[in-house]
Amino acid sequence: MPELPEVETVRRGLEQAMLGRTFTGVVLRRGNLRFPFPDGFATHLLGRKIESIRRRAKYLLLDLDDGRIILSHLGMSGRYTLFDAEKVKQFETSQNIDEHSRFGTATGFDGRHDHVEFRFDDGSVAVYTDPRRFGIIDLIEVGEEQIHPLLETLGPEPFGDWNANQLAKKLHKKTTSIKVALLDQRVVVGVGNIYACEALHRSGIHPQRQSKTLVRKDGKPTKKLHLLHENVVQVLEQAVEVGGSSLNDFADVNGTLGYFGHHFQAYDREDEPCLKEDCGGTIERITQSGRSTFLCPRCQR
DNA sequence: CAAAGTTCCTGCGAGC
DNA sequence: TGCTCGCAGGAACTTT
Repeated sequence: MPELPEVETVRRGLEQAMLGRTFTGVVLRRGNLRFPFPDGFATHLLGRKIESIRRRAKYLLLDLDDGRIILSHLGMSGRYTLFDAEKVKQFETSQNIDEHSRFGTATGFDGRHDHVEFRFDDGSVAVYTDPRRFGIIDLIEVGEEQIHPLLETLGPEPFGDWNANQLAKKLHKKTTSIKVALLDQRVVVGVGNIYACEALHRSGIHPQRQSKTLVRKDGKPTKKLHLLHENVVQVLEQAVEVGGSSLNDFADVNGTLGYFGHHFQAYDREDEPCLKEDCGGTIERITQSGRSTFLCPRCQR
């Protein structure tokens, strides 16, 4: 579910519902996700107000009124579901009370994987659900955002002042394939397996091509690298516009499906025709660093 | 069998 | 020769 466009979609949903809200309760249904929850997590949050909600790479940052920050990552299967006060009431009076979350029927996994409940002063609730538990919910102490180990190694955001020259600088010595380089969050953040495949297909670049062959001897980007930079930005922007991809039913915090899946040109299209004008090739699936890559061997060189 | 992500470990080659 | 460093590739985490 979560590459930059999906995380940004979630950020916008959380912002609408949580901004200015104060925590009145936090329920942890287990001791950890990928990492243990920090000591005193629930206690720290009680009475705190959410002042802003930001995104950095694929991380969500919720700024609290005491300077601390909730840091959250969705991993592979994490999702937030929001319930307004009226919906919460319906669930609390329903027969659906067992050892799991009361919200199970609405979060799609019968409540077994609803690991955290955040309750707010207006009666609304946000539930974090994550079957594979590769996600993260952590608390950053005041002033420690810049030195947080998960954040400090991150490369540039694709939106903003990122350009082909910066990309060339990161790639000019790299012998690894361009597909694997795009997934490296030190090169550029936010790109995952789906959008890496899509950006390379749009650019006509073979995913196994050595990264440094896209940089000229004088360190400047080749034409193809300029194209790749543009297409990475463009594919991410377009996916944000339509609310992310709906692979495996990716839904935003209100349960609305993303639409970008309708726009895939390569990803998950093995043995289907290449959709590039006049290409006539067939999409192929290969494995790189243990992950599936989809490409058209005819128009990607 | 494969899955949208990230970190950590091991092995190898370059360079001192 | 032997050591260190950085990079590249793969395993691991877990459930559906």
